[in-house]
Amino acid sequence: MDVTLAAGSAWTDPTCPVARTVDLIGDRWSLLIIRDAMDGATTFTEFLQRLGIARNILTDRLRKLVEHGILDKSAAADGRRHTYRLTEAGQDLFTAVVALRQWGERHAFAPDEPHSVLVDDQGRELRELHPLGQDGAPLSAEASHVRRTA
Amino acid sequence: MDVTLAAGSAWTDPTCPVARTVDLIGDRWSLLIIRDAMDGATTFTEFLQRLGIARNILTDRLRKLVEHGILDKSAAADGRRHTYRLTEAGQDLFTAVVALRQWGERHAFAPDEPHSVLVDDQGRELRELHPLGQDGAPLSAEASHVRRTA
DNA sequence: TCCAATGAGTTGCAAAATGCAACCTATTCG
DNA sequence: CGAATAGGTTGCATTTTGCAACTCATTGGA
Repeated sequence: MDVTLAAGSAWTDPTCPVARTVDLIGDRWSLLIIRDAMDGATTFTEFLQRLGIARNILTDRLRKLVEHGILDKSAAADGRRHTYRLTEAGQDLFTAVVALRQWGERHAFAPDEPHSVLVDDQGRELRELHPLGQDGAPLSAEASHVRRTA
Repeated sequence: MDVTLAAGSAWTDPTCPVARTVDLIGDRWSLLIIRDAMDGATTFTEFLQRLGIARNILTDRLRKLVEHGILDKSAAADGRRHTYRLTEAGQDLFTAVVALRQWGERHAFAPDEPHSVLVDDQGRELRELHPLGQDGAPLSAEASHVRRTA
């Protein structure tokens, strides 16, 4: 992907991967666009209807996601549509989307409140994601720390 | 946690856990505040200095994170500071932060570009997170789909 | 005791991002 | 040919963000 930002902008924190990711997809819409792309949306109109986003904002976000190598834009076979597809980098955001989804399921819904569920081909729910150390043992935030670069 | 939004606001998508999570922490700063809290920041001034955020924005974000049950605010022992600590729900965001970090490491840095690294107590890097089905087999975005609620 | 420093905000205002509605352009179907 | 579809762009109002200056309470030291 293109590992530079548009002219005039700068990374929030030049060495932190979390900050970079937030710079790229940390706004109200980008991640929801990616979510819908993972769920099969491909055209401008599909995103528009699923998200209820303003047209100009959608135009802007799709352009930036293409620019950052997360989506790929191509002419559709039918000649009058465009097709937006996740690149490899975009598909690789699946893990992050699942992590955010699982947190939401645990903490952002009342116990009796219904929510959509992510399932595999057989309709079975996914396992819960948990960070693991090299030895395979679960690792908490307190048991880890950031090693800054020289 | 408080599973309601402030009066006048509404969920982007009432049944999608991804959308709810993005509603709560999907802005430029909230996730970076949480990242720094996981890395040991506890006071207003610490967050201010680490992030380079405007004071009024930090005030607002800390208030919202407390409101949403992600941070807890208390008076520090020294009497003149406040202490912000991650609640259980806040600590549970560790998985999501790690997922975003690992994506950034893979796709938002040039091969030779240095970045900070998350390590355990022995200085060893974490394993890569990957969504797994109930059977323990890796699951891709294409091999899964969203089941909507009735 | 008083005074400067520290910590945590608040306020006012300018700039940028967002959202809505109307408009435009090309293709295609009947 | 004319209407419908798809994918935008433009103008303008609203909201959010960011910067700098100001406030207020505590507190440690001369």
